[in-house]
Amino acid sequence: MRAMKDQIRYRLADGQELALPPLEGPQRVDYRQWKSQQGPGEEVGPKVRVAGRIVLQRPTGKLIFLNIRDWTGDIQIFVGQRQVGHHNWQIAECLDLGDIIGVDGRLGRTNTGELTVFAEELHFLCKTLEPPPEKYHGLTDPELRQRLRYLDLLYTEGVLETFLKRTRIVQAIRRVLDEQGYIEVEGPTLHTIAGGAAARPFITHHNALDIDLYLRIALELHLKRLLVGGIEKVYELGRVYRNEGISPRHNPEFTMLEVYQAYGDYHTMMDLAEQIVLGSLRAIQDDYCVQWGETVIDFTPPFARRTYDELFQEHTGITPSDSKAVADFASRIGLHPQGKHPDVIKSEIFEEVVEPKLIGPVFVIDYPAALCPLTKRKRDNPQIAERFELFVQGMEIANAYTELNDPDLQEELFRTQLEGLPEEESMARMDHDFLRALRNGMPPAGGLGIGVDRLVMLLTGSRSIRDVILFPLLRPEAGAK
RNA sequence: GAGGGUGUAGCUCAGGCGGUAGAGCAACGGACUUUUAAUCCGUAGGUCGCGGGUUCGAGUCCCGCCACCCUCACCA
Repeated sequence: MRAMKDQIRYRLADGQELALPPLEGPQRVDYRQWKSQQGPGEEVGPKVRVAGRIVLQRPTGKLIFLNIRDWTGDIQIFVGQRQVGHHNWQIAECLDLGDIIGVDGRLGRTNTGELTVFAEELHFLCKTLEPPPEKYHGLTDPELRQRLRYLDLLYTEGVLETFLKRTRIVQAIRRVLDEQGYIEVEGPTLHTIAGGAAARPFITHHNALDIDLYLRIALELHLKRLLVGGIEKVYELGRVYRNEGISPRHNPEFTMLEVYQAYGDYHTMMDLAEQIVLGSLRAIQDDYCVQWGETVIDFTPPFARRTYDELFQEHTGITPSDSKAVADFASRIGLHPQGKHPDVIKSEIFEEVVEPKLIGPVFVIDYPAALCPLTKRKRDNPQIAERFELFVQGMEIANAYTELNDPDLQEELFRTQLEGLPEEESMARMDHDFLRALRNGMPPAGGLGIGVDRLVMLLTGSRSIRDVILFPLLRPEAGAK
């Protein structure tokens, strides 16, 4: 019915209301339960009302089979010319792939046993004017999948599922923390000094105050101010921004969790990190194993806890305290140890040789102190920092310290950190405001940071961070308005 | 920023030694009252990423540029 189809387009263009008032359907029907109770050939099911987007269409003369999709899945619609009458049949003949319709009918089974809504009334709810992706292959071009994420969600298998899982994981993280009495806060995202990490910030400008501001690169320094202020168990789960390269593991904006607990230490945080990971996993599946490419990650607790030096020795065969042997090893694998602090050489080897082998999950604990400026040293060994990182598949998922709360030492460490920076990066200025807070006394505390996007990647088996960020940063399209 | 790969119809993809553009799906017209990526007959659809060059002739060869993907670097 060409004429009616054109009319629909015309009316849409005219901005007129086509959709029906909100559908107040009959009682909801649990398809799965009903399905399990019926056998093939069953024709008379409950009356149902469904709505969704047409993803497949099989017209066979005076009969049209449609598959419509909503976010719970697909269901087949049977439309018979004789069964639905003239008006509905006219609507049915105007339908295109991608249109959104509502259907009143009875749930039943076709001769082949397919669960089907046998239409009695069709409601035209929305026209789609763009052609949908190929019905079998869907969208595969990675650029289109990101630029047209709405189509990716609709037509690429598993995409919607992954993002729904992401939401459940984030909910689970909050649940674990809330149940243990941690308080969620919202710190500023515009900072006068981009502190708490070493990364290039995005710069913006406030007109009324006429000052440059930086989008935050970490949550840390404001949460610590709250520790000073007596908020003893505190966290923030939010977006941070780093003006760095883009890769399968890096997006310029990403989601961080940082947790601080007064009178806690890195052991407290290790237990908490394990609970957060397990709580997240439980929110999306029942067992502890996650498929990751060709391999399977086993999250069965408790996670291994190994010291940095232990792992170093195990994977290099070198005694970590033998700095000459360490330097020799570094040269042998193509690193350049000349003039570097022994701990730095060790860390370069560790990143190169050990980290890729940390299939995990494994807590790496007790890092060399020189690598950890914001970390308290072990009481009985000032060479060792009370820090752990949680590794899975060679990826760093969590990072935690027993936090440094000595303002003088902190200032000194800031100073040495700033010395090494080239001029253009010395926008990282001494944070006197933060030091003043520390001088007012910050209780000893454990602190934990988790890269939420990477945790979601691991738990959902996603190989790229873009697969867990709805709208990753892309260069604007040429010629786009 | 460096190296490698990709870019052809709305989508998914073919295009051998350089010889004037192909399929499937989608669209449009027709047949079909139990289909399952429905099937069958027909029609229409292209700045071969963009710009130069070589050549009688370029989707194909050369140079430059653009976008995306991968690896590396930056990202404590």
